[in-house]
Amino acid sequence: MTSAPLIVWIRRDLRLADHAALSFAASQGPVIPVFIHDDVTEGLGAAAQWRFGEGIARYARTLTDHGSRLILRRGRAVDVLQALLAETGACGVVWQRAYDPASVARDTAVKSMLHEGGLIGQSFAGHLLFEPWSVETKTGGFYRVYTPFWRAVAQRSPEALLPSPTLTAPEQWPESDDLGDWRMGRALDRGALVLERHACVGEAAALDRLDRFVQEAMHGYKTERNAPAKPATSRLSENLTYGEISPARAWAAGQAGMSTGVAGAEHFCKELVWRDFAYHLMWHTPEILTRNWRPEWDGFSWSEDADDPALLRWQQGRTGYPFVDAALREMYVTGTMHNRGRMIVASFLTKHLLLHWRFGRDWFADCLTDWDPASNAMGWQWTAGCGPDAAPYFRIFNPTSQLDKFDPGHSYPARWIAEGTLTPHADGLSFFDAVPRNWELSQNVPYPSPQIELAAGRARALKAYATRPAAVKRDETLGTALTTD
DNA sequence: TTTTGAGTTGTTCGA
DNA sequence: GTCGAACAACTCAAA
Repeated sequence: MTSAPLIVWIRRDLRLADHAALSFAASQGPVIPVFIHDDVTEGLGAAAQWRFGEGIARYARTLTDHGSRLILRRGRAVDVLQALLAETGACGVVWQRAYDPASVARDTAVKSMLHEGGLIGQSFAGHLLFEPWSVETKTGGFYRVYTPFWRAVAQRSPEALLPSPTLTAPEQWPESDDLGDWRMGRALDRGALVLERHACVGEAAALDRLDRFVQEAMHGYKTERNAPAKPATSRLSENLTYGEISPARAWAAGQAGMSTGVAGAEHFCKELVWRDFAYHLMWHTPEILTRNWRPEWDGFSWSEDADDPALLRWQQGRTGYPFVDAALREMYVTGTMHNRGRMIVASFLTKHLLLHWRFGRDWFADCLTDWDPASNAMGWQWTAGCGPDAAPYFRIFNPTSQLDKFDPGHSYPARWIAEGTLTPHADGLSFFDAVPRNWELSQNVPYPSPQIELAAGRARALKAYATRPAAVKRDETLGTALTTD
């Protein structure tokens, strides 16, 4: 007689290796892996939701290849799990932790339900290198500045990597939804046909990607990662987002590089720690997702007019500045954007155009396949100036000089901007296949002249930032605003 | 409690 | 072309 099965609730952890919850469950007896399409996944942006669906499909095939299955259900997680427990006689549910406020609230309710029923309800670490609450300053607080955070974790080691477990099937499988019925790509329209050419889906592909990076690019990572036209970055954010590879696995590769003297290895580890830092901030200050992390910015005059034509032009990659437009089109076509592009388009939106960072945050959330709540919010607030480790207000990226500095051959815009050339790149042309028809864009619509003159935009931003309203402190207990002295 | 040193990612101007 | 200074003042972390 076999023991009762254990449900492994799969979320952003579409892997077999280094999966603590799966390994634990496999050690106990039969395993029922379950994915639930709930309001958290329903709320994802178009590209992210599509990419999640691709990842789920691949993961389901992988589980099948390993003698298991992925059971798909839709609805409120607590309801779905209760139903599954009743159907299967499972002895409980285990999962890998999430850290965003909506997921935390959901998971807390699930855990209560399980414990009240005398069932196993246990969460495991694995989405981050280090748990957000485990990194503390000397006085017991959380870190607000990256470098001290880095120093605090640089000498630590994540838990040892776990091998892929051997999964035992239950005596009987519960019913599963059909993934196609969920239509997770429905909001993408034509975009999915373009995006799928650039996606790198699944655990095996993620491990290949890491290996290739270690072999070919890690040594030059420190400087080359700034060049948007070079294949110098790991591109692992897409896979880390869906847990197709664990950050600990990437960290181990970086540490191995450091121990063998690979230049660039330490910077790779530092970038992984930036991801952890974003989660650290989101855990301790979840309001970073929705409002100015520094409340004294609440009075700043970013435009919140969603109908501002300047916003649409920015979204369409038609600002007239090749670096800005190339980056925005790269995102529309591939679902990712080079890190330097992210900084430049964000600086352009919040400073040259003086549009609210929330517009940028939301556009990235809709277009990125590697979208991550913590990194996205931190990045936008950092650029806008209202976030942690904020840039000095006078740091305004010049998209023209940045292009000359980091892409002297201008091959990045040459790849992504097809207008006005007799030899357009296929990727640049594919942008017109991906965009909504009502944008009425094609290679034959002339490339626009600059949306705003750079010097004038810079001067306007400097003035607005220098004369921003007097600092105002939020006071949560009194519900009033107190002017600081 | 006070002090000290430091803080991802830039640009422009003038010598 | 190259280089240093100026662009502010403040917050954070640790001693």
